[in-house]
Amino acid sequence: MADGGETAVAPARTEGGRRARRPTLAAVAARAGVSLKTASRVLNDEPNVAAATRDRVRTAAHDLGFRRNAVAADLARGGSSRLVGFVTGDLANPFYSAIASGIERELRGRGLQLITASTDEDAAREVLLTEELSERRVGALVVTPTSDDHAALRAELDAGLPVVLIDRPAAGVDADTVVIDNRGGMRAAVEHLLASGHRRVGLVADVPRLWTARERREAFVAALAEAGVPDPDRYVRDGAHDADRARDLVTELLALPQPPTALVTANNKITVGALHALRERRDGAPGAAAVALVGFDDFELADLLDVTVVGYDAAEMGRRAAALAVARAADPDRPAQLVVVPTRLVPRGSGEVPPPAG
Amino acid sequence: MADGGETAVAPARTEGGRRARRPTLAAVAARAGVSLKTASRVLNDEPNVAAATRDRVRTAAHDLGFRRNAVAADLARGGSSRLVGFVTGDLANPFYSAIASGIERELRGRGLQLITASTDEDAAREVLLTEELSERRVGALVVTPTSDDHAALRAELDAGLPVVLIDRPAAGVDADTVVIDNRGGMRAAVEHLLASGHRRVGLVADVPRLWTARERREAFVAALAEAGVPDPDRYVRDGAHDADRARDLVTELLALPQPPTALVTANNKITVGALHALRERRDGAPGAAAVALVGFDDFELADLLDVTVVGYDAAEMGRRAAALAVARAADPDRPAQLVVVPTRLVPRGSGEVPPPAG
DNA sequence: CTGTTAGCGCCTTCAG
DNA sequence: CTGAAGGCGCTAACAG
Repeated sequence: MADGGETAVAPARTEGGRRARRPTLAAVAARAGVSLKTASRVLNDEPNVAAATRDRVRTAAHDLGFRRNAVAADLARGGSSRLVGFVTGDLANPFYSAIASGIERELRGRGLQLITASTDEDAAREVLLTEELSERRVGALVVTPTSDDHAALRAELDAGLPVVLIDRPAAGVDADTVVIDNRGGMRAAVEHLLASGHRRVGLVADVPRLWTARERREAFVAALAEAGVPDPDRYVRDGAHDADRARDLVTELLALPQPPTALVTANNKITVGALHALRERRDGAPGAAAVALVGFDDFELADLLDVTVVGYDAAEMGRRAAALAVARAADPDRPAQLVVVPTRLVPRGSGEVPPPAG
Repeated sequence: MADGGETAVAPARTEGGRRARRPTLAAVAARAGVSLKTASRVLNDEPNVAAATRDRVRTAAHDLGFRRNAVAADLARGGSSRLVGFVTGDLANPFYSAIASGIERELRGRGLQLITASTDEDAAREVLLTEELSERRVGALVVTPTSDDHAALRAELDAGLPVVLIDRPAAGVDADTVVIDNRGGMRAAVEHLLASGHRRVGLVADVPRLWTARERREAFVAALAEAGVPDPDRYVRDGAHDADRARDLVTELLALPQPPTALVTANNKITVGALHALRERRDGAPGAAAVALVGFDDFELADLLDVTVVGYDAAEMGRRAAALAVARAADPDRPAQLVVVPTRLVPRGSGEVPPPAG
């Protein structure tokens, strides 16, 4: 495990319980009585080796418990390691882990491995992790950019590292990008509520620092404005970066003298917070009128909770991103592509609640 | 990204848009007019370098856009890469991604990075991925073993690679292990239902190939038997490896002439399946008696759905596993440890439903 | 079919 | 405080 910076952990005991040194290719070659290169050829399934020699090398490798050192091989080959890095907000968020799962699936069979790192949506960590992965010579980098300063990403791109942006584009960075149809999805959500007769529609959104939050917010306001709703951002609330904050904002909105009759929640965490708020409200005031709700992002059990959502395929985003990364590695000169993953409205009940009469 | 086995993707174009070659330490040293070693010292923050020299090297590195090659550094240092591998069932399952998140958090600050690989609970893939990570010279391996054949793991342990088993021990493998208190948790679930007066209690469990499934099943039967319930495995159903199968099994159980009045679902996926089955049943026969339910594994929104569960801290499991891995790397001779993460019963309503009179 | 000669990029002795 | 030589384990040319 080597030493950890200041922690200084010994890589292997020098005396006593010394970690067994792994046999090298040279050892295998010696045991088989062949040259290094021949052993290498056999172990890499290259042609032009006599069957008998092949067997001898294989046996020697097996007897020694040989395991090739991919680090050394990558270095010798001069290119990058067969790793693809994924720098993301928080692996514990199902949205991100679904993407990771999609990337990993696409990488398989290409002999590539995924290496993930969580930023906790911290811009400084994002830069740090980007650099660390770059130092590890990953073959490509998939990033959900958090910060607004994309100098680090641009540096990597300039150095020839394929970088794919996912979920959010980066201003001034001309890279392959995979996003979902935020505006279309939000428009569908709003129109769905308007069609049910709602006019006082609220939005609870994430911090405006995030591009997706801004997109969704703008689309929300535009859709209401186009429908002729006056003062369309009257019920818009920003800054819900976690479920608790979202819950509070929803509670605030509903406590207004003239509260909204319908809500759109701009991502999965916010939807969860809103559901808690609605639950508390129902418990506290059983007579209160039901509030319509459409959530952005589908989530497990949304069907059991009858929550209408704007859904899309997160794993598909990952797959597309990985495919873009591989394509760019093969051809660094191709123009940057933008992939827009479609959304679809999934009515399940909560979005079909009509506004109270009057 | 290098070529992908049979896919043969060129690592970098030779002509035309050739990928810019990254500057090496030698280039930095040359530009700064110092030797390689001095440059190395500066970039590794080693002492004994004149301040002026230090600055000159730093400037040169910056100007060149130098980024150290961690692959080469690891090789030269001779030890392992600063990577920790995590071989797991399915990253898209929140249980596994919570563990991954915990591992990653513990690794941070030690200068270690997480590299994850999903087996899809496929034994062959598990061996393959274990070997691949070993070839990459990870400093340690955290594994949720799927297969019953642990020869591959034992080989790694013998080679001196710290291996930590998580969620399930491996028969005949003397390695550090982190598990949850399966038996205690299951006992608590059963006793909770018995205390509410249930006697006909069912269990829907995963495939018996999995150790956790067997543990939970045995504890379930034992708890019922101890309470004097005759024929305690009468309502036990195995093989629910996904939510759909679980739903079918629950539906079957409830269609019995004398159905169980309470159910225990042995993991999060099964609980979801059961909730769907119960939902369908309620929709189909509104008069049907409610069935009590306790689920093993907590899950998001369980509170909104009023589901009583046996919970525990999955991220903590990851943290503990990572800590064990680091400790063993530091001292290969310490005895293998078993960490048992406690469970706790979280009553939320579904487990407190009394049996129908009679 | 097989072996030899050079490195990949960096770090680790050990001398200045 | 600084540098020169050697090697980590493997692969890429070239010869034979």
